[in-house]
Amino acid sequence: MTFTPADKPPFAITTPLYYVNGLPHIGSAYTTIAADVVARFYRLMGHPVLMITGTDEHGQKIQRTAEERGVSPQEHCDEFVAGFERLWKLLNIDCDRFIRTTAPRHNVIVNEFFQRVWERGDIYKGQQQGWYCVSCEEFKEERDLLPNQHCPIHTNKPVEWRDESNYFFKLSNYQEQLEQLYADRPDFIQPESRRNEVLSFVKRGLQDFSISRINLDWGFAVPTDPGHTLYVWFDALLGYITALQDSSEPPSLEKAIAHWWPINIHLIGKDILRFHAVYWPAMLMSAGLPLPERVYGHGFLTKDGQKMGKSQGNTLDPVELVETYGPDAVRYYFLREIEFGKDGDFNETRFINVLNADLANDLGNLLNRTLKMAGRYCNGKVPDIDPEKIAADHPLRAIGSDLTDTVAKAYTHLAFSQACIATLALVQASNKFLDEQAPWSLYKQGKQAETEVVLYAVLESVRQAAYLLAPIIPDISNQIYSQLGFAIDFNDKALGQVIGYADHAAWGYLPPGQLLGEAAPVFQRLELPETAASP
RNA sequence: GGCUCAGUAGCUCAGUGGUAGAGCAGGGGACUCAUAAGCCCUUGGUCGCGUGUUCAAAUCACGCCUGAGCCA
Repeated sequence: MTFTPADKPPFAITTPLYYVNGLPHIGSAYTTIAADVVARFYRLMGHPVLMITGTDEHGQKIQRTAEERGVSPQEHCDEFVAGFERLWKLLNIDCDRFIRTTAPRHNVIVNEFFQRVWERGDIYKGQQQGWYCVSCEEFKEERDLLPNQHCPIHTNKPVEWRDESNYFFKLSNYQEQLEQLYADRPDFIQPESRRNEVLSFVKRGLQDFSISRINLDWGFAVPTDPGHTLYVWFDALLGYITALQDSSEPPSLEKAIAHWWPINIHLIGKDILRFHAVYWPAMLMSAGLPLPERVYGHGFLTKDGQKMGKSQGNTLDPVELVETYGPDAVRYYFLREIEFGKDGDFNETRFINVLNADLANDLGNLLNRTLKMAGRYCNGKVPDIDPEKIAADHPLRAIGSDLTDTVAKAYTHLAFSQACIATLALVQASNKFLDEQAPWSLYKQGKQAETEVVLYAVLESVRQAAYLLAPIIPDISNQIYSQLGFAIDFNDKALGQVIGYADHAAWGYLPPGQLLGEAAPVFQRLELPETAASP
């Protein structure tokens, strides 16, 4: 069975629009890698895919940081945005849209959206009094503060007293509709632990929230009252809509939502869950727009079991990591080793052990040993046998046949580690199978036919594994494919439209008689550094 | 302060009433096609602590300790 693109609905996924107060940290890299992997998998399945990432550039915090650095806010943003773009490139992340909230076209969309909410009667002017933490861009309750008027999260900066007139969004109007939404669509917020958090938060009763600030230049003006500036979150969330429209067209809310809306998955860190799972759907309800399909809040990363943070001097620089180990190693470790949704740890010894075991010893070496034998025993060609003649209960074919659906289910549930484990099980079974069959002995005994059946089964298993892992380790998969004699590029976004998933993912796709490439290690074993922290 | 989740082998985790499991790491062995990889075997745990329920508890109840989180 072959899928045609027409069978496949469009699929849109977003990362958060990262706040450009500094250079990207490992947490942003983690989210973006995951989004890229999901996007790549849906492309393999033949869906038209739009992956969105970008930067959130307004707000007082950026204005002040820029002032401290002696540059204009725009110059500051331009500089740091380049750092994000560079990291995505290093990590082999190829987004379809990179939206910056300072883009003039974004202002047009924000104004249109504001107008809709305004006309609905969900915006009113009120007075906001209280302690404000600029770093959080949030008002704080006095009892939450540390002694000396410091925010408990940002202990190095005092909060500021504000008494100002703000515009408020009538979140309280949407209490019932939101509760109905969570009840009707239990999958709207994932994983379940995050959903429960939102439910208990909403259950206590929702309060209107302020969507504007005064005495702030760096942001969009409130359309109905230019003396006020829109609150950074109100503007940032709308970036997801602006990003949907190709920048060659004049911006329009109507046109922006015409093709890719609603978003299928908003991938976020758990820290911004409330904005995405409560405020955002309420804003969309108010504007009369359909709601996104899923909001997924993944866990946080620690380093050697410790919380990461500049103040603790315990950070993991994503640029340094990827420059040391390469994109596939970094992508694989985080997705294989951490159950997506839960918190996870980075430890260099563990990192090296996992990569060596899975990518070098199991997968890489399997290809290498089999390819060398095929070179010697089969004239450097895929054995010319009919895969259909291999029994359905052949140990490798049996595993491979189940894998197509198992792995697809894992990817669509964002269970990346399960996708890896299931695929590696085929690789491990193949290594065992080789030892049991010992094709090197079969060949010496002159059993050419048996030798060829064994080698075909193993080569095909490696191919299937490389294909199924391609969203995570595209460069390694490319190398494996090239050594198997294919001219296929997993970085080609159109691949899934040319060769359907059902055909390509199935065990038995490897063309008999295909000329094999040169054998070379696809992943070099990593050495444990002397200084690496022990696990 | 209220609530939630977690605490099982050196590491990452599975196991939700019937004599403790996997992968990785460590140790040993046989093989040789291979990236000193793979395969086979193996060391290793009073299952956070305590009390209770039960013929029987990692598993249930209560209390406590530690860590993470949400809320006030």
